[in-house]
Amino acid sequence: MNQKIQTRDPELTRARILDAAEALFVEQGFSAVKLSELARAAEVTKSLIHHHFGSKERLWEAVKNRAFERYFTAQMALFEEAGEPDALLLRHSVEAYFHFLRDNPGVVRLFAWTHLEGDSHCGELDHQLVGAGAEWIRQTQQRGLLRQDINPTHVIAVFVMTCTQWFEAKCHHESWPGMGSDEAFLEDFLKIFMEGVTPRD
Amino acid sequence: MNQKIQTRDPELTRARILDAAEALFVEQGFSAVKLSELARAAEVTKSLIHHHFGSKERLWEAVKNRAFERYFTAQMALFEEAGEPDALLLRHSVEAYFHFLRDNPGVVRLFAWTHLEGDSHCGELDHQLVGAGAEWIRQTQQRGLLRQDINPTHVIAVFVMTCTQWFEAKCHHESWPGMGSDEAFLEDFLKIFMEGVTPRD
DNA sequence: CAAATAATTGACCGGCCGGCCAGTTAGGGC
DNA sequence: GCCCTAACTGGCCGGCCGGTCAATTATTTG
Repeated sequence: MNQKIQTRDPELTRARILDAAEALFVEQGFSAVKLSELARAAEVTKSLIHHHFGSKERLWEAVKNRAFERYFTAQMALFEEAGEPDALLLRHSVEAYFHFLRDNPGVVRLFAWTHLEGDSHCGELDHQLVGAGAEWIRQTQQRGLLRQDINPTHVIAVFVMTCTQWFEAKCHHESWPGMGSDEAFLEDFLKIFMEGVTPRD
Repeated sequence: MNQKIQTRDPELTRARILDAAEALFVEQGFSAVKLSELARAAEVTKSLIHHHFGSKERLWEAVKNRAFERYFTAQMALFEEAGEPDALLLRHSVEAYFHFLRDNPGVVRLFAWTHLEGDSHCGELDHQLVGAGAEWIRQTQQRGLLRQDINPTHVIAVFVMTCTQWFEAKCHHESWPGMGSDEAFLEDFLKIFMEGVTPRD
C-alpha cells in the first residue's frame, strides 16, 4: 500500500523540475537556491535533476530559455492582434504591456536576475518584436500621427522601461509619499507619455 | 623584514572590509559572495570580519546602509543647489539624476539587488527627497509652468524609473535594433517627458 | 521475448561554507 | 608600568553544497 508510482513519465518529470526550479530561482536567484531544496519541492531525487539537466547552471539556462520563450510568444500574440498603426494603438500597447507585467510577476523578477547577470539573451529574443514595433511607430510617424523627431526604438524603450521598473522596484517606490496605485500611476504615465509623443498642433 | 604591520587601526580595517564587501556584493549579490573570498580581497582574516560585523547578513546590512547614506546625501546635495522651481529645473534634475546613475553603476546594481530582496529601506530613505521634490513640482504646477492634472510624485517616479531601468537593464536593451547611446536616449526621453509635463498653450 | 536503453534511486564524496574559540598582541586609561 | 579592553590570528568544526556512481527498474526496440 501507498507505494511509489510505478509508471514513468520523463517529460512530466522534466516539467516538474522546471516548474519548481523556476519558482525557486525567480524567488531567490541562482546562487541562493539549493538543489536539495529544489529536489524536495519538485518531489524528485537530486540525482534525477542531474540526470535530466546535467548541472545547476544548465538547469538555470533551461529555466530561462523556457520562460523567455513563453514571454516572447505571449508578446508576439499581443502584437499580432494589433490593428492599424495609430496613436491609440500605441496607448493600448502600453496598457497591454503594463498589465502583462502586473499579471506575470515572475517574468519581472526573471528579467531583474538576468540583468544583474549581464545576460543579453533576453534582449536578443526581443529583436523581432522591437524591430516590428519600431517599424510600426515609424509608419505612424510618417502619417503625422506621432512626432517625427524621436527615434522609434527609444519610444518603445521608454514605455517598456517605465513599466518594467514600476514592478521591479515596487518595494522601493510604493512607500513614497503621495504614490498612487498601479492604475493611477499608469494613467499619469500615459498622460505624460502620450502627450510627449503626440505632434504639436 | 617584510613583517606584518604592527599598528592597529580598527576604523580603517572596518572601512577596508566594507569597501571590499561592497564591491563583491554589488558584483555578485549576497548569497554568491564567499567570506573567504572577501577576506582575501580585504586583506584581513575571516575571523576579523566576524569580529567587526558579527555575521555575513549584518555585514550586508552595513554595506547597504553606508551606500544608501552616501546616495542620499549626494542626492540631497544636488537638490539643495537647485534654484527657482520651473520647467527648466525639472529638465536639469532629470539630466543630473541620469548622469549620477551613469557615473555610479554600483548604486544601480545595489538598488537592483535590494529590490529583488524586497527591501524597502532604500525607499524609505527617499521620503524626504521625494517629498521635497514633489512639493517643488506642485509649486511649479501652481505657477502654471507644468500641467496640473498629474500627481507630482508620479512625475518624479516616471523619470527616476526610466533612468534607473536604462542602466539596470543595459545588457537587455543595448542590443535592440536602432537603440542609441546614453546621451541620444536621454535626449529623446527628455523630448517626450518635457513635452508630456508641459501645459498645452 | 530478450536485449538495449533510459529513468530513477540512495548511498556516498570531496570540498568548502559560515561561524566559533582559545590564545596572542597592541593600545589607552590610570 | 600595569592592566584591561579590544583588535587580531590560526586552527578548527559541523553541516551541507553540488555532483558522482553503481545498482535497480520501467520502457522501448528489434
